[in-house]
Formats: sequence, structure tokens, C-alpha cells
Amino acid sequence: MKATDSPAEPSSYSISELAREFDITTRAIRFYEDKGLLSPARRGQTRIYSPEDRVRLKLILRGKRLGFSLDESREIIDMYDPAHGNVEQLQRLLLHIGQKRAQLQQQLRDIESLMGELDDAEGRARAALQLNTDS
Amino acid sequence: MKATDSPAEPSSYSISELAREFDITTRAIRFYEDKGLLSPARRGQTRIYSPEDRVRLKLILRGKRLGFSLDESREIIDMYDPAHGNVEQLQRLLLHIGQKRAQLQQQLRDIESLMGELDDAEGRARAALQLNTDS
DNA sequence: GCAGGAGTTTACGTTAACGTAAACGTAAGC
DNA sequence: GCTTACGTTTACGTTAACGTAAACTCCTGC
Repeated sequence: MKATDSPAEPSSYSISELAREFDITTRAIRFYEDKGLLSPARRGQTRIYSPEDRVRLKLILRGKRLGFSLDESREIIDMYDPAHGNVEQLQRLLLHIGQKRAQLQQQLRDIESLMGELDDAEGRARAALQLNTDS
Repeated sequence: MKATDSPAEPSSYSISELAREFDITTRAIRFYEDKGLLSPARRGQTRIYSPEDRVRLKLILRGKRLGFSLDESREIIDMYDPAHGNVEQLQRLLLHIGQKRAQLQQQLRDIESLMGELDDAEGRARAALQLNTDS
């Protein structure tokens, strides 16, 4: 029993398979394609999604959970690409990476403080429940 | 020299003061009021913001950085309020707090993986730069 | 006494991210 | 041969979160 005995990854997906898996509509998936975030293969008219396409879709949805716009998600996805050749572009990429990192660090701080406040709120709510249910 | 010798907190703010401080427009601030997220005092027609109003505004903007809608931010802000009296409401509040916590934990995971990928991308970019600038 | 600056209300415009619906093609099952 | 399921394109509708502009009031400095 090797590690590759796992469920076995499909070599392609239909649009509705992906829609079901990620709980979004096919309309949304086509919309992402319109916006240039996906470009699946075609058999005739029908779209055929590769495992790589599926990964890109996951990245898009992760971006959404972090509050990114589709444009921002596209930029992030583009960072994984082959190095865009020329030096100036690479330096802009490094700059961009630095900015994203700073944004994520701010989000970490924001989450930390919000978490603390949720703890407080939960404490107060539990205390109030005690008062209300004490006989 | 006591701790209270710090810059000294104003006891009230004008709308344009807040707009400048947080780098947003007065239009946005009034919009938040329309949506029920703020309710500043008035002197005549003019809005006067208390330090508490200012805190609420900060919470709204933190919510935005985390990708929350204004409705979500309002719900979160409402969690700090006096305990809403009855038991059922308190239990709904606890449930809601749990859900938000779960969402924040997902965001933490998302940020962590994205950070790792940014590291990779930066590594590749730096490597490509080496190749291009090596004489 | 009036120009300039800050504030107000009212209202229409705009962008992003899809939703919804129409009208059609194609392949499978009965 | 007809329905049912799944796919397609095209196009108009919708919601959130403001932007922009008009028309007005109220103070302040000169």
C-alpha cells in the first residue's frame, strides 16, 4: 500500500463537478473565466478542467475568503508563473510580494485582536446566562 | 509624569477630522451612518462624533480589511453591546461568536498557506534575478 | 457684506461579482 | 422520437459600497 493508493485524483473535471465540489454555481466559474482567471480546455464547446485548473479555482476561493477581489487573486496566482523574464518585471514582482505580505500581516493583527474581543464577548454572554438561569 | 500625559484624547471629533485620520471620505462616514453602523450626536444639523463613535469606526475599517461586509461588521460590533437580555438571544449570540471564530481560524490557515507560497515565489524571483544579473 | 470653507440633504451614477432567464445544442435512456 | 440532464452563449437584472454633483445653510476672516 503506497501513498498513491489514496482516492486517486481524476485527470479532468466537468464544470458541474467543480461547482458541486466547491459549492458555487457554474455561472460563477464561467464568470471567472471571462475575467481571465481560468482558461480550461475544450472538447467541442464543452469546457474540460484539468487538475491545475482546479487548483487555480481553489486559489480564487481562498482569495475570496481573505476578502480579495478577483483582480487581486489573479495577481497572486500570476506570482506562481514562470519568472516573467526581464529584470524590471522581477523587481516589480518582489515589490508586489512584499506588499501582499504586509497586508497579510495586518490581517493577522486584525484577527488576533478580534479573537480576543470574541473571547470577551463570549465571557460576558456566559456570565449573563448564568444570571438568567440561576434559580 | 503619568500615563495620562499622552497626546490627550479629544472629547469629540468632526466628520472631516475622522475622514482625515482614517483616510476615507466624509461620504463614506455618512454612508455608514445610513446603514446604521454609526449614530453620532448632533449640534443642530452638524454631526459630532464621540470617542466611542471613533472606536466603532475603527472596528468597521478593521472589518473591511478582513473582507467583511458592513452587515457583518455591524453584527460583530453588536456583540460588544449590553447582553441582549433574554436567554434565547444570548445563546444565538454564543453560536454566532463560535461561527465567527471558525471563520477567523479558516482565514488564519489561508494566510499561513499564502505566506508560504509568497516565500516560494520570492525565492524563485530572486533566483531568476541572479541568473539575469550574473555576468 | 461677501467670499471661502465646512457642513448638510437629496439624488443619480458606477463598479464588482455574480443571479436569472431565454434560447439553443447534444447525448443518454426508455 | 421524446424527455431529461448537462452543456453552451447572450443579455439584462441586482446588491453592496460608495463616488459625484447639485443646491443649500452657517461661520469666519477681511
